[in-house]
This record gives sequence, C-alpha cells and structure tokens, in this order.
Amino acid sequence: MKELEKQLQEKQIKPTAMRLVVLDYLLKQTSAVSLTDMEVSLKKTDRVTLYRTVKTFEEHGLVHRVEDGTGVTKFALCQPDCTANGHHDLHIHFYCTNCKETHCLPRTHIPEIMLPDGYDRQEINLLVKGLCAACKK
Amino acid sequence: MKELEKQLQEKQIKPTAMRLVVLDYLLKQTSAVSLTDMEVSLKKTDRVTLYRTVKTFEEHGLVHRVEDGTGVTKFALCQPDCTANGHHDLHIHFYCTNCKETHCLPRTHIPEIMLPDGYDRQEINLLVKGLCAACKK
DNA sequence: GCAACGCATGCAATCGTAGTGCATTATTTC
DNA sequence: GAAATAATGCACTACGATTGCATGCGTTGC
Ligand SMILES: [Mn+2]
Ligand SMILES: [Mn+2]
Ligand SMILES: [Zn+2]
Ligand SMILES: [Zn+2]
Repeated sequence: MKELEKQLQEKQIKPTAMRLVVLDYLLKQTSAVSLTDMEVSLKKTDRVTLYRTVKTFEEHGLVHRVEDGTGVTKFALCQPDCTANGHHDLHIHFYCTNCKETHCLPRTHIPEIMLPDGYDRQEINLLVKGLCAACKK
Repeated sequence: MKELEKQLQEKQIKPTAMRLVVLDYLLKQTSAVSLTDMEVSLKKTDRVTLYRTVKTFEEHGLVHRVEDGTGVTKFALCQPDCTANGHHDLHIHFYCTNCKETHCLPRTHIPEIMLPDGYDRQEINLLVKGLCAACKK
C-alpha cells in the first residue's frame, strides 16, 4: 500500500483514502475507463468525487483523458514522464468497434504531420478505430 | 435551386424543403457546425428535425461527423467520393483553440500508421489542435 | 380526383454525462 | 486541541443526444 502512496506523492498529490482506491483501480485496468465505469466498479463512491479525483490526477500529470469518439470521456494512467506542467505521452489510442474498449498504444508513435501554411500545432489526437487483437480472432 | 436538388438526388436523398435549406446552409460554411449552430442560424427549425436531417445526410455519404474533442458533435460536407457504403474522405481535422472553429483539411493527408500485431484498422481520426491561420497573426 | 400509404416533420419528454453550490467531514497547522 | 484548510457527499442544474408519438404531406393506385 505504501507503494500507491508514493506514486501519488511523486506527482504532488495528497494521498487520501479515496485517491488510493482510484489509483489502485486504474492500475488494474487494461483499457481506458469512463466515470461511469469507475462508479459501477467502485461501489459506494460518489460520482462527483470520482470526477474531481480524476480531475486532480489529470492536473498533476497522473492520468490523461482519452477522446474515443463515443462522446463519453475516458481516462487512463499516464506514462511516467508527464507532470503538472504538461502531458508528454503522445501516443495513439485505439477504439475497438466490437468490444468497445479503448486502448492506449504508447509504443506506436505518431508520425509528423505537415499542416497548411499558417496553422500552428499545439496538440495532436490520433484515434484509430477497428478490431483489437482479442476481437480479431 | 435545381442544383441543390441534384446534389441530394445524386446521393439518393429525397429533396424536401427542409433538406434543401440545410444543404444550402452547409455549403456556405467554412468550418464544421454543431446542431446548435444550425438551430441558431436557421430560425424556425426544430432541433430534432435537424438532427434527423444530418443523420440522413451522413448515412447517404453527404456529410461526415467531426469529433473535435469539445464534446459536441459537429458536421461538415463530405468530399465527392463518399457514398452510403462508406466515407472515403480521410483527412485531418483542425481545432483552433482561439476561435473554437473546427476545419476540415482535406488536402492534408494522413500518413500510414503502424499498429501492433493483431490490430485491424477500419478508420482513422486525426485531430490537430492549435491556432488557425487567421488567429495566428 | 381521391383514398391509402409511407416518409418527413414537429413537439414533448426522457436519458446520460458534465458540472456547480454548499454543507459536512477529514486532515493539516499551530 | 482549536483553528484553518482541503476533500468529500448530496442536491441540483445544464445541456446535448435520442426516442415516442401525433400530425403533415407527397406519391401511388384506382
Ligand atoms: Mn493514452
Ligand atoms: Mn472533415
Ligand atoms: Zn475488441
Ligand atoms: Zn482560429
């Protein structure tokens, strides 16, 4: 349990009981989760508290939000090099149209994009939809 | 006006009064629009009718939806080669963090993505956020 | 022309998620 | 331990998406 506390403190997040539960839950996930997912899995937790917990996590560079085109925001743990000053784990997200799961693909790099003249890039979101490895078989 | 009717019929969409109004409006836009945008601009139109109109357009390959991370779905006219069997105008979308407009960049091609083994790509959504040419100055 | 049919439209209502306000509770500081 | 500060829980609001249903309207067969 001390391990979880340390992970929070490294990101300057005070380790409350609720936050430890949420972090523990996030560490066990293999795909990005919505607030509703969390609410269902972690019984007895208030949705708004979860909302503010992941918001805090996001602001401190512990989780990033994933936009997978379903309309509901999902969250996943960041790679280690994210901080409160910004998220640096630029990677692809994959949405499986069969199992509806959304995966981070941190190994898959985003290629350089040539924008038209005058456009100034600040951020890139690359979402690939299709069948995940488990569903393809 | 016959021109508009023809455009609908080419996509197998029956040209009703409402649909002509919506298509005319979409042709005049320089950025993707939300249902609320349409509702405000086209007075006296019912939101649900607009919803179903663009849905019909989308199903027939006349418009495509644009997910720009704002949480609200936007729509824009397709390139000519989209049909009811699928949208084929794979291109980048650009969201300007200053003016909040979302542009299709149909000239900017999406580079090839190498996915991990087992993943099967069906669709790609590439969203770039930053400053548009007008706002950068 | 007219009746019957099917699709399009408009209105009301529901649903689901995001977000805010505020009182209560826990934690830190002195 | 008391005061100050931060986190939590509950109530409620906001808003876009979506459905159900009644009505309107154009097309077709007669
Ligand atoms: Mn990710
Ligand atoms: Mn587009
Ligand atoms: Zn899958
Ligand atoms: Zn702009």
